[in-house]
Amino acid sequence: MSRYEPAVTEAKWQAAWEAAGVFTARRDPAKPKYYVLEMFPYPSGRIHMGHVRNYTMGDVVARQKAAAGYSVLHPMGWDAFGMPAENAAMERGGHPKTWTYGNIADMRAQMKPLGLSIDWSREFATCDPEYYGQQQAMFIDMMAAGLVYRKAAVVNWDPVDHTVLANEQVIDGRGWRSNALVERRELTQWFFRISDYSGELLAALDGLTHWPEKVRLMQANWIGKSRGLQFAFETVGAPAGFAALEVYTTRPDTLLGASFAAISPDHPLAKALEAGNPGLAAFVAECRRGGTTEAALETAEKMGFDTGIRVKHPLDPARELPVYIANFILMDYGTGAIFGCPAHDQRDFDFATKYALPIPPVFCAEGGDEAALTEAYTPLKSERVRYLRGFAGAEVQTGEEAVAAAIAHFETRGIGKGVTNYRLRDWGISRQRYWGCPIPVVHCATCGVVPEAKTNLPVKLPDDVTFDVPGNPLDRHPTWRNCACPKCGAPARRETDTMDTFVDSSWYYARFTAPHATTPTVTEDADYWMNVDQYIGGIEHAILHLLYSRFFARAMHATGHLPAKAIEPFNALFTQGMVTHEIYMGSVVTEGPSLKVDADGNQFQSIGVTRVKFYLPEEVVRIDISGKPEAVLLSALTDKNIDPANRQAVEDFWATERYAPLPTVGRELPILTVIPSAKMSKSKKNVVDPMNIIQAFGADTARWFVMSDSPPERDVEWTSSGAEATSKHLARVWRIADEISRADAPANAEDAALDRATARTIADVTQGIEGFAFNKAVAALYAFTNTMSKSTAGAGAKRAAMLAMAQLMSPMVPHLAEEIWAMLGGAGLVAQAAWPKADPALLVEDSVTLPIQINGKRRAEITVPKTMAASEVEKLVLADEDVIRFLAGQPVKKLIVVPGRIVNVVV
RNA sequence: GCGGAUGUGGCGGAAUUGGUAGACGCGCAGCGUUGAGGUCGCUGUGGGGUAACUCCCGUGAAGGUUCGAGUCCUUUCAUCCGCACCA
Repeated sequence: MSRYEPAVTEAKWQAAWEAAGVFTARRDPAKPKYYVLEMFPYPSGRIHMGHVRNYTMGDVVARQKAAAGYSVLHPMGWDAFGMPAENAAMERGGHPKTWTYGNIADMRAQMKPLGLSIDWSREFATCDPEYYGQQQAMFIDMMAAGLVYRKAAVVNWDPVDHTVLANEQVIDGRGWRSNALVERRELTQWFFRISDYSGELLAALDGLTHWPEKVRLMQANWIGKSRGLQFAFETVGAPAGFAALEVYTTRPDTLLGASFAAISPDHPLAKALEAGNPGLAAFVAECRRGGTTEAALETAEKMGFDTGIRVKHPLDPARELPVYIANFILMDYGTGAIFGCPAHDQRDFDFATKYALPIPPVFCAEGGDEAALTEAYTPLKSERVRYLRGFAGAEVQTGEEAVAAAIAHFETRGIGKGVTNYRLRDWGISRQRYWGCPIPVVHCATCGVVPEAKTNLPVKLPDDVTFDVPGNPLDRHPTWRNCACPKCGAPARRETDTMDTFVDSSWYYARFTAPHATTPTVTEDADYWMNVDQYIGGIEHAILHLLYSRFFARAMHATGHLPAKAIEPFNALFTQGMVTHEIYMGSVVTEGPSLKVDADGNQFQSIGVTRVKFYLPEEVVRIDISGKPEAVLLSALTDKNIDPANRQAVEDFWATERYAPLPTVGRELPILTVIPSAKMSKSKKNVVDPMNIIQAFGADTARWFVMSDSPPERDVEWTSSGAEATSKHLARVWRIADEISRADAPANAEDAALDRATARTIADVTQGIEGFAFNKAVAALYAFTNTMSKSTAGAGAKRAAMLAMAQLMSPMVPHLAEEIWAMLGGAGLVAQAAWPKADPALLVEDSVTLPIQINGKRRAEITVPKTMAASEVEKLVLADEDVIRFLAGQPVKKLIVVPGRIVNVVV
């Protein structure tokens, strides 16, 4: 009997698909279209298991939809701009372009053997001038549409390297290379007016019914709509031009609990005061130290500086509040100034405690009384509370009612107004870096800031650059910066900022519909293919990438590059989990056993000192000792001529070495610690290279494994034993098919049962795939394999069942499916066969087994016809022997019959 | 700090969405096949108790709602993701 050989078979079928052009997407007005897209990868150079899982999921969907009669678009490209290419150039020389395109070639070569149903003719990289040139054209259109502007914004400034740092390059407030303390510095930068769309982006979330609820919630919180009061404090002792201090608050009902006002260190008033007050200037400088991230600002120690200025309370002008500069007030939100109500905000409470400010409560629990607070009292806004210092609305009311009443009070008196605010800020796209899309703008002495002429696009990145000096090579390029003003022709200078790489990934889905066009999109293609029917990617993109893409689609529509139906570009979204793996932690001896002296002068025997070292899975031999995971070092076995495949010998080695003394200095300990289930990362060395798996077991094994067990939205643990088991299972399916192809048993009484099981499996697998529960589809196929293996049905029925199984497996393991399909004489390619349909008549069960609970515990069961009336079931239950015995004569209080499900007898 | 999620046997996980907890797989144990090992096939496998049973306990922890809770509510612990210049 022959064997199933993935290496031969997989290459054969990939060639067959290519020859038949099976995956080329075609605009076919006769068919419904289906556009499935996985988030495109950054070309790091190596694919990892997360990629395999992500793309296999998309492939399962794409292949199943193609079989179900859709015209499918399933493209692939590269998110190719970004910092790692520049870092590589800095570290080992060379050019970011060479590095990037080399990586793309490597990764494409690793992806092809997976047998994905991708239309490779549509491939592009965002660093192709043909792509970013079209992006520049859209930027110019967006400028014309008023969606782009410039303003000052803060960046992380490295004062030693004189460069702008990314947030990830700031470690504990210091630059990653220079180790200098980072400063927040203002630069004039380019922005997209995404905040003009805040309300719409929020409201439209309701229509995204096929998006995960959690993603919609995260986006809604990110956009952060709030209703509040804006009013001005009258200042006392402020410099000229600051007679009033505008503040915004979402809790105007707590205004009588205000004990101070505070402004951001970046507030114009703070800047005005800096010049004449060295102490204040030093404090503001202190506030500007450290990174720009919200997490850094929020977790920093809360600090304030009394400006000496006072403001008059708007409801009681006799009362004056001190004005502080406080490091936790954000200039970007509201007006950059607040009033503090320490009784009902923990941050304000801490601040008031620190600076000995009063903490008057505004309200207390509904039935409570005024009492001193030991922490801020912050009930939900929907909760009813009793106002001790209210000024609008009833004494007892909810926070929401009180806020509305307070706003109305201010508006009636004309001293403030209700304002809807959003947390969402405009999208800063300027990057002071080389490896990105140049912003197509020219600075002219007479014309000012002018967009480049479209005929001069693309504004290409110059190739002759070096990365030996920190900073932006474009900025110091001798000739690239000099150009002619597109308006007046006079000598001018190019903008040297490049675009945030999020811009690149905000429209690639649209470009795939016409990837080689000389305009950003082509109307007919966008009309046919948009929207993306199923988008698949990681949850880490839940906010930024997806929100920017939603904005960009709207901007593209506003500038005529997408139809109105595409302003929400992703009809359905699926967020998949990570692939995790055990970590193997070992030790290297750095110091041998010796006599030592402790702090009290006593001698003691040290057993030696070791340093932790992590090992790759392929450096390790993994065993289970009475169910517990253990591992030994492969090199330690080979040193002693122990065969790693001989389990007993490995176990003996483990048992003897386990308590052995430390080896000599510089050697590694042969026994390793196994840490279960951690995110794959290079530093922990727990990365599994998909290429090794494909070489050892074939692509189908890798594909089947990442689809089985874990629900796709959850993390999956990669285990070598699981991969082996998968490989064995696929070989078993092939063996069963092989036997069936040579069987000749006549039709018999078992055929009907197998037909029913086949129908059941078709229904379960189809439902599993369509509902993104690939693990359940796989489980149904496992169960069906057992059924097939045990069935004594005739050869005809078995052959039909196996052909259906090949089709049902084909989205997950397309190569094996083709092989079985061909072996059993299926017509054409399984990749082009119509998806099987279950005969509904075979799915109907005519009887059902009902469990019987007595007081909620299962005590018996009865089997009844499915259509039996509840009253009939009740009679049968009460007559059941087991039920009678359990009831032991007690009266039945209640009898609950859930048709088709369960019966509960309550006594 | 803020926002979002997750937690079920030795392990990955299932549970028709409030209705028999542990499907399916790994691992482990026994039997068979094989010259041995592996492969392959069959059977068993949450914990505890019992001569036996239709017994008791059990879904991170603690409370609650319900005839009935892994599923809903409250509190709490742990882990993961995001926080606007990583992609």
